[in-house]
Amino acid sequence: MAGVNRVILIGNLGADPAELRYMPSGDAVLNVTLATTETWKDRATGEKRERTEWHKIVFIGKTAEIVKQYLHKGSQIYVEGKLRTRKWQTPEGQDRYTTEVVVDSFGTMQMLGGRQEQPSSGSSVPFDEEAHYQGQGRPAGRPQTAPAPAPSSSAPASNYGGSSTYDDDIPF
Amino acid sequence: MAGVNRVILIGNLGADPAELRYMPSGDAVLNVTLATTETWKDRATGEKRERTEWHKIVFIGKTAEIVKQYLHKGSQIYVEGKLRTRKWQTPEGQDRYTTEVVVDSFGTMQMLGGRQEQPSSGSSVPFDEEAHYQGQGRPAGRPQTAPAPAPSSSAPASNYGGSSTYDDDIPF
Amino acid sequence: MAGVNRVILIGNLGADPAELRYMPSGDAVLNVTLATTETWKDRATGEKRERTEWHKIVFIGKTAEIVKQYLHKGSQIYVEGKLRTRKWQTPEGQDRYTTEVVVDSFGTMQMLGGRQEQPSSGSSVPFDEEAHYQGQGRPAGRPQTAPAPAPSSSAPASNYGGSSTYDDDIPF
Amino acid sequence: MAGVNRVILIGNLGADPAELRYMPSGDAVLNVTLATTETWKDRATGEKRERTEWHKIVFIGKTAEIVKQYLHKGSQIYVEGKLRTRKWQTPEGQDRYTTEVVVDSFGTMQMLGGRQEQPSSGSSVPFDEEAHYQGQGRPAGRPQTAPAPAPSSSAPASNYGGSSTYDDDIPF
DNA sequence: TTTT
DNA sequence: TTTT
Repeated sequence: MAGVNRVILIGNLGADPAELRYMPSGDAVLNVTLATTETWKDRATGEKRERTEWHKIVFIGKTAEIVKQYLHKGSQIYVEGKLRTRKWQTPEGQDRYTTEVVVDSFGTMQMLGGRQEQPSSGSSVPFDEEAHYQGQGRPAGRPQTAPAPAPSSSAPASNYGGSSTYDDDIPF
Repeated sequence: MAGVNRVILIGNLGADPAELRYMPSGDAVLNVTLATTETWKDRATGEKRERTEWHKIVFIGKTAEIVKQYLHKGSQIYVEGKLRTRKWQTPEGQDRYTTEVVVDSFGTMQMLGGRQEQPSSGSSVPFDEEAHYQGQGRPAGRPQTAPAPAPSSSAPASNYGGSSTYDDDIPF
Repeated sequence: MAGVNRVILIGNLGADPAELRYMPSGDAVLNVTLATTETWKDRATGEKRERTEWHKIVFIGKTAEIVKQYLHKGSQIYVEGKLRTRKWQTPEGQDRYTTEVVVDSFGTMQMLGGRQEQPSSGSSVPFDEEAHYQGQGRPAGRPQTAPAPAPSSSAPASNYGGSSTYDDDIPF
Repeated sequence: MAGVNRVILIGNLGADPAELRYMPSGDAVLNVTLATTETWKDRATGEKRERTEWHKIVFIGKTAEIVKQYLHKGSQIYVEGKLRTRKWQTPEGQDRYTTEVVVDSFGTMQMLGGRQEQPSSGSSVPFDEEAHYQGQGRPAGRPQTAPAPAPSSSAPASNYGGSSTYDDDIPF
């Protein structure tokens, strides 16, 4: 019965985030690709070598909005999520499977790199954080690594209902 | 500004859980010791060796109640939490520091071992999980490794919103 | 340049391990499927719900041999590995991608559940763990969760050197 | 018997690394303090709050040398290690306990932040990474996120000898 | 003080 | 003592 499904990645966005999509529940969804590079030295030749792995990341909820707003191609992030393999079909009706790392309210996203990221100019994120959060926030009295104007997100993107004052100020 | 503080342990309880204590906020608090054992073979002698590390775990909120109710000396668990070092004083006024692994609503506890654990007989946990959960739970439509009758707990809905008297009240 | 790619799972084997395969380097390779189940209570209906995720795990090296020898359908394990997406082609020449969790010498496998597992009867693993270990082990004086007679494996000393024909030889 | 003891931190060095020390085995040892900061917004007051946790980190082996050479006060790093509580005595003979995060060859250290770190000027680390690595590195044929010119280190500092053909062909 |  |  016990089950643990956890992924931890540090890498860089392969491209600017695409447009936000929304689930029927109202939660935002955003897909990005993340590159994690490992490097080592070839023992035989002494050469430095590296291998890059590309991951499909799916941000759900508040975090999706933060990613859209603050991150761009090349941004370095820390991500905690879980594995999920989706089955889908080609237009020809063939089954296909895609494995993604889902970062929802049980996951975490942290921006790395120090330098202050700027919100994407011309951001098309017509998102009323205020209202959205109200309905879904974590319960009152819950600490949360909430960064507010700071572009970082820890266990956000979810509802855990709360005091109205909480959500008013914290955009995720 | 980014910060990650995460501890993952699998080990066995060193003793039956003590009594639950409560914070002013109403959140339950429970301390246990957890042993993690690593084994290896001494390369020189070929002998099998092992080393046991003892960890002070502090469960806060719903998880504390589950631990109290279902776990006992020897129970094997998986735990996700964060490090916290508390300063306290001896009766003589000397400073002391104790490092603990805090498992609150952002952490996780999973019972391992398969065999169905029995609730502690004579349990003094007058706790209506259902009602409690309903009132503070994560938002609808969100999966959660909810404990309820099941002796497992993942990011349960608990508060530990904090009064400034936290440390004063809880002499771990 | 920094990169972290880490997966942590606790789940149960979906079937007995298949046969060991070997890379040109001599390293064993073993594929298994692992189910991680998450349970939660539907907030709206109050019903208990669960979702099982199936993961493709690839054990490489010493750990592969231990898994083959000690684990079977239903065995509960803890696994630490990394994500890797492989590209392969159908007989028709179409590209396909499969994401796996690779557990090599940088990963870890721990058996859970307490009850003593028995080596698979009729095990065809003619493997001298002792000798193997001696020759390739980590440096003296270094602890290591050595497997040997003990059915546990943490970053064991294994190779998985390979040839360019890796994918060809190993039809996961 | 299973045991997992793992700590994952992202934070900043509180000070420049002190001098390297060496164990009888020849392994370098280096202690640093690392700050991890979590921020959240106070639900009652709406104020942004933060709490910083200070961790005692002990780097052992190759990683210790890399930290000494490349990191300084304020450097942001990712660290994977394990918890260890040491008992020691005051001059008066009183027992004291200190909990540290040990980052040895089973752990990992990654520099974050992007900006190219400069080796400490006037570095007193007369360390020939190349030669040193050869002598103590992981065994041939094993990939390793080798640091060398690159200021990153993943599970290095250990041997685990292997096939010489490994690195040539398989980049993972 | 656990567990194997 | 870091960082934002």
